[in-house]
Amino acid sequence: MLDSVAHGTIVPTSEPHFWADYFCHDLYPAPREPSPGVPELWTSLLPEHWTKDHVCEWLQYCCDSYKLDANCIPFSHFNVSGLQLCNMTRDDFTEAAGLCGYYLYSLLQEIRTQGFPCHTNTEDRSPPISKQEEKLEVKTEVVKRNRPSTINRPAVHSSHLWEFMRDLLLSPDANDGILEWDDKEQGVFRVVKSEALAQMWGKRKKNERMNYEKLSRALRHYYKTGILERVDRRLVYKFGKNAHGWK
DNA sequence: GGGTAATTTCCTGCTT
DNA sequence: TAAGCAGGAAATTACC
Repeated sequence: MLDSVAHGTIVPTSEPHFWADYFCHDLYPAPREPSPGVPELWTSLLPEHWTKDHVCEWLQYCCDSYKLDANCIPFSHFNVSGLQLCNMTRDDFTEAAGLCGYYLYSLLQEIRTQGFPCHTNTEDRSPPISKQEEKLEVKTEVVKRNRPSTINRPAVHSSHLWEFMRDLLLSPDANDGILEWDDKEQGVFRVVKSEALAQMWGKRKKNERMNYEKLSRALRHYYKTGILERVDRRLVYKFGKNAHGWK
């Protein structure tokens, strides 16, 4: 579906320093010269220059800040570079993620044309859609257009471990066989590639020292909060009553 | 600056 | 013997 845009070309019309002029310093830190070996933040780059990881982080940011339901966004469909993302049409977005895709397209265009939004603390940060489009909007449970709780900061780092694993389970393409459902109805899943999972989590948290031993300790903390339940099998976990969005 | 939540790190002991 | 699990304790980090 997205192949049609995967090989397109677009020449960015703005230089990075021009883009940086749009930065809202209340919401985002001022762009810095990247240190050697330190990956640049997606917020400091033109969308056309984003890597696949940047696109993933942007999606996460949109989910957190605009209360989009991550379950409605098939992340595997957005496993593209920023350049490919920018070449996607609104229809591509809508086809990939329904109403969420529709909003994501609007958000991306807002960033491309206006830079990152500079909101005051009291403003509603709803996805940028026109009044006419708004009239066409059907009420849905999918998009909860509340003012985000993380209004003063990017929420790129707010995702939790269990949500990260849940999203992996729900995106088989991105999963790469790392996690598998044992009993999807019951929320029981198995860690197939423990160290790969730890590395992926470590990459997300920018922690190269992450390993499965530490990750599993973090998972065991979820037992007491009801996010996970114990399963008396090695490498097998079960979502608890306080975990949501995995069904 | 203090409180809190969510890890992260380290550890010992046990089980498979 | 290695890998994984269980859980205590303290440290770290980010956010409110």
